[in-house]
Amino acid sequence: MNKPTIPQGTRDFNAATIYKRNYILNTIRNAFQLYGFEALETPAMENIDTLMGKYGDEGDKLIFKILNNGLDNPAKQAEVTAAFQKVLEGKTNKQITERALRYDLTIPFARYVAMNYGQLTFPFKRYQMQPVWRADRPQKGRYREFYQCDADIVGSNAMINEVELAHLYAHVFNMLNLPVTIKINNRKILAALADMCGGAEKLTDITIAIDKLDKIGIDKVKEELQQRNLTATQIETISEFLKIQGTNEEKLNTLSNSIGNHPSGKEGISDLQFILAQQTTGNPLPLEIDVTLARGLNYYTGTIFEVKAIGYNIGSIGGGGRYDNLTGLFGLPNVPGVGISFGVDRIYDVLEGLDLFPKQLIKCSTVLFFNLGKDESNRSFTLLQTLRAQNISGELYHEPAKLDKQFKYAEKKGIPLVVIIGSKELAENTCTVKQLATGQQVTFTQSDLLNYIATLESGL
RNA sequence: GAGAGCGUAGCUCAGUUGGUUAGAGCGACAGUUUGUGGCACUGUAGGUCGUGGGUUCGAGACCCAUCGUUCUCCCCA
Repeated sequence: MNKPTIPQGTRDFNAATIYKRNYILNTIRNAFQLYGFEALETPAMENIDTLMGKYGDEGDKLIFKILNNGLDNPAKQAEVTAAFQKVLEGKTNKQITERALRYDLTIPFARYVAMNYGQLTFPFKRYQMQPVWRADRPQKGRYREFYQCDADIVGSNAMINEVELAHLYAHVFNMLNLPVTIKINNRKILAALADMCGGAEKLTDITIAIDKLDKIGIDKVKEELQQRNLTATQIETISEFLKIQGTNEEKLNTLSNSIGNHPSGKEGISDLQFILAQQTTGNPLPLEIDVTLARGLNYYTGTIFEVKAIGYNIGSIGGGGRYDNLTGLFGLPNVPGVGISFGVDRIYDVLEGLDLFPKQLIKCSTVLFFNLGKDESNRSFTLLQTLRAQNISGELYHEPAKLDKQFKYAEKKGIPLVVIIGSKELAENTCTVKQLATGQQVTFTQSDLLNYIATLESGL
């Protein structure tokens, strides 16, 4: 028999990993609740129509489709064969697949809002922390199953929402002691640029090219723009636009000069100004205007966010933005929203890489009772249960064995305290407690055990 | 979707221009030590060399295919 394996890009998580992941998840969840978001969970799978066409052509290819059941039904053989022929031509087909795994949390959320519009109080603020699946080729910081943690506010155009989300980002990364840059931009600015360079249909070409600025440099970007059929004048306009540098304020000034007269550009600039102005005193957010920030997801229309860790290269660890009409895709027009997402798995990699996880996250048994015989272990078990009743975790060694072996077990599992009840202690109604870290050992009556451990535990 | 690297013991790896019986460290288990762990010493177990084919007198090593994995590009969290 072959060794068992797990699907490409998925992982098992052992105890130590889970404690660290929970540290991140708890931090994020607490922040979500602190900022007034309510919880939501949606199914792992959605109807395929809900997902297809929402993430662009690339996205459609990366959606995991679920094969329908009953394809082997002989009565349907002809239809199924015909349907499969269409799949071979590159079209998904409901005869073959009518469900798919969740690709992100935003679209299922929009679907939920559209379905439950009447029951919700607006602005509706929800958070959601669940795994998503993408059929990408795995590599560093990229998995096929990973957690996203989203907070969205729908039913409000107010820019105060962007401010809230920027602070929420800063709050979480501050709690995690993780230095980050929160990059912000506005699609309206990019739209204005596109409009001044040949029209909205150029937007995609322009954003794809300028997004690479810090990777390939201005000359290569110009080349790419040329290949994408932009004229010399247009390329010149773009390269002027890309020259902006300096502080956020300086960037805003430069932007005003280049696209400030364009109505959409003007709006975008004032949106950015609003967010940057709402800083709490003394503790500025790590916000940085980045006009090359575009983000691939099709539905963003206003503010866009992207979070990069400082000092560890792994792509973005968070992203989000404003969308004017997400629920319109599901028949509910005029519900604007804005949201952000945390990439837990990448945040984990960064914290691990920078050694930023707090020590002492690992929770296991506080006490190990040695097993030194039948009567002895019966007494130990009774005492163990009284500790557990007071919320002190512990376990009894599973069988009588040499002390040596039981000590080693405690040590390997990181159990800080052992309680020894052998024939002598049993007869005298005493117990011996040893702290493994210091080797300190005390013997006293069994009725004092609970108190003794309770006072010790706070210092462990 | 395009490209590159790597698959040898549970883990990390060594293995010479192709040459006899494939090694080390760590870990596991046992013992030195049947009421006191970490240290030390001794011993034991554990390998279809990812899989399938090919070249060769001879393949862990060379060739082809395949699977797995890691990384890069694309795109993303």
